[in-house]
Amino acid sequence: MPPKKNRVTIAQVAEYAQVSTMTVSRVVNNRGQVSEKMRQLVQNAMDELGYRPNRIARSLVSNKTYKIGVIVPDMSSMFFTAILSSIEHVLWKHDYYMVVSNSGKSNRREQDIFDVLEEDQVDGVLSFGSHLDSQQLTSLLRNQKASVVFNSEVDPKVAGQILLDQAGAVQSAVNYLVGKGRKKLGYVGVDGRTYAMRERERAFRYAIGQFDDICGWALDTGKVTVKTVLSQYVEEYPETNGLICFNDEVAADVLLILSQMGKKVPDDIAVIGFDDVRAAQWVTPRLSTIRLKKGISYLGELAAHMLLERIEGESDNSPVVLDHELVIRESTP
Amino acid sequence: MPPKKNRVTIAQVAEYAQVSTMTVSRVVNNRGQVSEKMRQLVQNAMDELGYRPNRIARSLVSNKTYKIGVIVPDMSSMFFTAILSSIEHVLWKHDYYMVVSNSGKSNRREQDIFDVLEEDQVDGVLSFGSHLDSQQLTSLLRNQKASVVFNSEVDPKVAGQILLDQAGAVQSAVNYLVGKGRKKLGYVGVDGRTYAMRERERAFRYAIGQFDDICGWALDTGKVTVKTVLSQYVEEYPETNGLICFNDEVAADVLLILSQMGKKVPDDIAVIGFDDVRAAQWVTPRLSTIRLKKGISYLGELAAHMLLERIEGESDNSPVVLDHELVIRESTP
DNA sequence: ATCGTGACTGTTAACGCTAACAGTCGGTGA
DNA sequence: TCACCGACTGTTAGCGTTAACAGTCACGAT
Repeated sequence: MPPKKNRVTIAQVAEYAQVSTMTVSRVVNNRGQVSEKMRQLVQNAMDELGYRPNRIARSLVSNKTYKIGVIVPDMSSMFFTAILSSIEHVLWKHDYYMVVSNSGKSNRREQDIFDVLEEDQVDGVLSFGSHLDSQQLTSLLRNQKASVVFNSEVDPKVAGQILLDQAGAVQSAVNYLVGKGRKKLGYVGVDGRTYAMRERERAFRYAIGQFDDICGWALDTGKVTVKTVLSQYVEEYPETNGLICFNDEVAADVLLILSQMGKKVPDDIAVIGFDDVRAAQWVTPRLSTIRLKKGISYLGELAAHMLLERIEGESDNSPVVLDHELVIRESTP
Repeated sequence: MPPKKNRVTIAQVAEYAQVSTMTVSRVVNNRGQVSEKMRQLVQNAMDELGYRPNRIARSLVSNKTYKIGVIVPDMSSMFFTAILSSIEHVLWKHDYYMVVSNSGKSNRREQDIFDVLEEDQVDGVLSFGSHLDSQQLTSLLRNQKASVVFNSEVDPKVAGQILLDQAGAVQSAVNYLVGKGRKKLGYVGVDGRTYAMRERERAFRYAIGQFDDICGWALDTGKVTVKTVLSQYVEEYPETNGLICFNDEVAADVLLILSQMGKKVPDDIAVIGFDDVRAAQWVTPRLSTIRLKKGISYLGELAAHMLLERIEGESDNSPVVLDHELVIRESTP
């Protein structure tokens, strides 16, 4: 077989086998009436020539790409990679595949991604942790054939919606710490403005406002490193004895920094994370954290299934709210 | 604007603006001669109708998809996600995008992925840690327009190649431990058969063979959990005082298990990981590890750039070997 | 013998876009 | 005055595939 550059087309197979292109197409797709003899003949020709169907051409005709766009704020975060893995798993089983894009911290970038996905004629979009406001997001999603969003406000008629009760989750973490007598709390956020980021911080401020003997501060790392800001705050509020972190990865960094500052966890300061990624158990002390009751993978699978259903046309408009639970480990005795 | 389902085509824009489709095409692509007046007219029509080019159709004509297939064994591994992020970053800047697939542990699956990528007419493939043997991989890559592989043996005429000197890396880890007087070593592998997995284990066996007062064992977790196998081995070889792990994530699990078994790291057993992912610094004690001298992101960027060059037609056939270095932290005093 | 039927195979047009070529038209130089 | 040129716009065909329809043919029923 020569090292051919150009790919084999149906027309070439048809010519080689002395049949019509349509017959070849029928064999390829195993659809319509084809005699066994013909099937063999064509099959041989295809094997001989090494034919592979061209999905681009197929998509042009069928207006289906079997391609899903997935947008995450940061695909090196363990939370999202766990989700991506489970999505990929579900999609593969249904003969779909996914295109992953990082929206990073920029909402300009996120809008561009939506445009590109639209141009690519993806059959659907899965958006996790959008930076865009409800209105922008809704209008971008309206241009997509189908979509499901996680942790974003959006018109429920336009997209499937999966939510986590951020306020409740944060509240339960605060309650737990307060119940253990820790009343000088801090919140460590990250740079970025997704719904989850905004909500968790807001919820924290609200939660501590519920008690009158509690003080707290919330910190957003902005452009500088967690390290700089955190040490500054901890020095400014030396009485701080409990921290809630935006997620486990931030919490892991926080533990590292606290240990470098000579603060003992949990004796001096208790730390709670979010998500229960694998790393929550790698750190010392093992991290208390807020997790999805059914696990992270379940979220990915749910999102994928919801999207596939919407692509098939069955759209149930009601948002799904996922239950959370607080997992207590050594970082909060 | 009505909630139109069907997308706007060039033909519709042309009709609306009372010009030929070709003129619209020229405006869209900003190519060829178009008078300023015409451009305005068409631009307005496009804005009015909300036109977005259809990349599928465009690809069919141009035989370019601006799409890259990326295959990794496990996209929830921190090593690969760091790579994926940096690849995505480079590709985005060049107006390409990527399709990520998990080959998992199966080489059947990996072959299927290659087939699908071919059908999708991707402009190139990036393969990380293939399970396939040199011959299979070479022949699959031959069908792709362009490709770059990391840590695989492959005919260098067919694909760009990036390698890490596995043997040298493992050797330096063993040497270090031996130099510290640790002579009862073990290797903790994982289930799976990529080139890196095979080579690291082989290199370990070879390295301990270099010394005659060293004993060692190598363990492959196979279908069961690291926990089961590891504890078994550690009990069988209680004198073991140094472990080299396939990667940092395995090492993190190992640390957890050892601590549950009451073994002290590093006093009883030293542990060395691989890759220097962020988590290497999250664990306690912080993990000594073998890292790419230029960092993980550099690998991703390099791979992406090499592939883009090959797509442009410039193919430099020589493999690139990346330097490594041993980072010593508290897990190996 | 004739017709109908069902099983198979072929033909045509279209998906949305662009390369390549074919006009058209106002101006320019001989 | 007229061929010619360059700037612009239009026409045609084709990328690889499939939907929809149009044959063809053998065979059994009439």
